[in-house]
Amino acid sequence: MPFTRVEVAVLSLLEGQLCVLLIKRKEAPHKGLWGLPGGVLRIDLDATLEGAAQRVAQERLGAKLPYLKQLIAVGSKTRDPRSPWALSVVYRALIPITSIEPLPGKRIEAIRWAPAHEFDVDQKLAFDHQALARSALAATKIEIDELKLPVGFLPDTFTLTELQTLCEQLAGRALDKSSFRRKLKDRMMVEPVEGKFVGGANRPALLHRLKPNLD
Amino acid sequence: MPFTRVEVAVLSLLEGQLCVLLIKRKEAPHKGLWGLPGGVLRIDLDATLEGAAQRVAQERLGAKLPYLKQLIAVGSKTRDPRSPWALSVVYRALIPITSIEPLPGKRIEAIRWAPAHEFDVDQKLAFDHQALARSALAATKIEIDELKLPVGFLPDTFTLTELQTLCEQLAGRALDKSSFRRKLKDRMMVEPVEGKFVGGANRPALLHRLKPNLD
DNA sequence: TGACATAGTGGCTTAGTGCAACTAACATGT
DNA sequence: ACATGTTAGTTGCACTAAGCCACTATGTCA
Repeated sequence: MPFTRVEVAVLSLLEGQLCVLLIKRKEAPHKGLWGLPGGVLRIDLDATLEGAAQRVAQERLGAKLPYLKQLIAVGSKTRDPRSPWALSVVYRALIPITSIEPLPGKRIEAIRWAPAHEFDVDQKLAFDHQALARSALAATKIEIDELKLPVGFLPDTFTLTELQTLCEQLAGRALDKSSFRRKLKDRMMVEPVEGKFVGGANRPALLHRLKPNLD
Repeated sequence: MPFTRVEVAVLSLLEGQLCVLLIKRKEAPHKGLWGLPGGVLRIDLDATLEGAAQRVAQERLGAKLPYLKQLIAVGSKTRDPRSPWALSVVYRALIPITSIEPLPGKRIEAIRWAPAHEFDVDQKLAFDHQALARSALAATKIEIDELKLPVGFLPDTFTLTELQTLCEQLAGRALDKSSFRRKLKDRMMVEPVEGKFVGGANRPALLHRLKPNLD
């Protein structure tokens, strides 16, 4: 049976920039290199694959990861020098802007938020984690293009401009305000929270929330 | 390490109907039940996950499966009674209309082509194979809606009507002729083979082929 | 030569999108 | 009080893409 792991690409927004969480490896192989957080599947501890991803995130980062989405499984003889056959199931997580900062845990020397644009150029990450991170970013872009709202990133209430700015970060391009709002309205994806406004020295914005269980 | 398998949902067209290949299990567990063909990942034999799917298909069906696409990995403690932890990586294959008929191989009592509509209603398949087959059909529908041509099904040359009929089978609904052809033309996905026609007692159709490496 | 069947095209309508201009509502400075 | 600046939110318009449907084209066969 193969050496089986789960890896997690954790995405968040820092200062308006979409970033991927990288960890600096404390042990061989690839000691000192940056990579995605991950860990071995423990058949004694984990009930499901997603549960394994949750446990690994808890151990490595001290953080619970809502809205996990499985991206792909990769496996081959040569992926990992520790084993003659290495299989990894890769998950993506979106964590809210206001979320607590993950901290380095087991076997991690440091963590770092790598801006998305770093992955446009080649960099040396551990194993095949460069490709995995890229596919996590690409998958997220596609979801935004399909107007799947980034539920994991959203606070309970938000303004439409905040939502649009968030989607623009994830999609990596500017979106049209009127089109964006038309789509939200037509598909009834959000609803205003009556009488709730926020604003500075200008017109206040009406707060909205997600409509329940509608995609 | 978990008990790791690959499963394959093989799709083909029989008499114009989209079908999924099912095998009748010769051994426990679920002996006598129908399920998807699959087998254990062999780290001594398989170089990659996709290679494992190929090997399993060869052993079970005596057929080579081009155009494999990974759908998902599923795993939990309770999926398979043979093991305290079972992980399966699921692939989908499209095999051409003119392809050779798969034959029952190792540990298979019989094979059967189950029409797609059978999966609309609940039926008793082995393990969670009902859900896996459904997700293979759904993924294929989505690809057609996005006008990803079903390369695995296509002969070298074909008429546009043949292509449309094929897509209609996969999508499960009728498509508009002029829209369909406009899209093919606009995106330059196919090209006519000059001077090649086929036809019966009516206007002959111009044969086309896929344009190379364009999606 | 005309009926018939299938291939292939074009015209109309409607829906969705991007672009840009417009109005609305707030704070602030004079 | 009122002009100004800034952001919120709306509206109109042109363009594109899609579905619907009718039309023309080209073969066989009686």
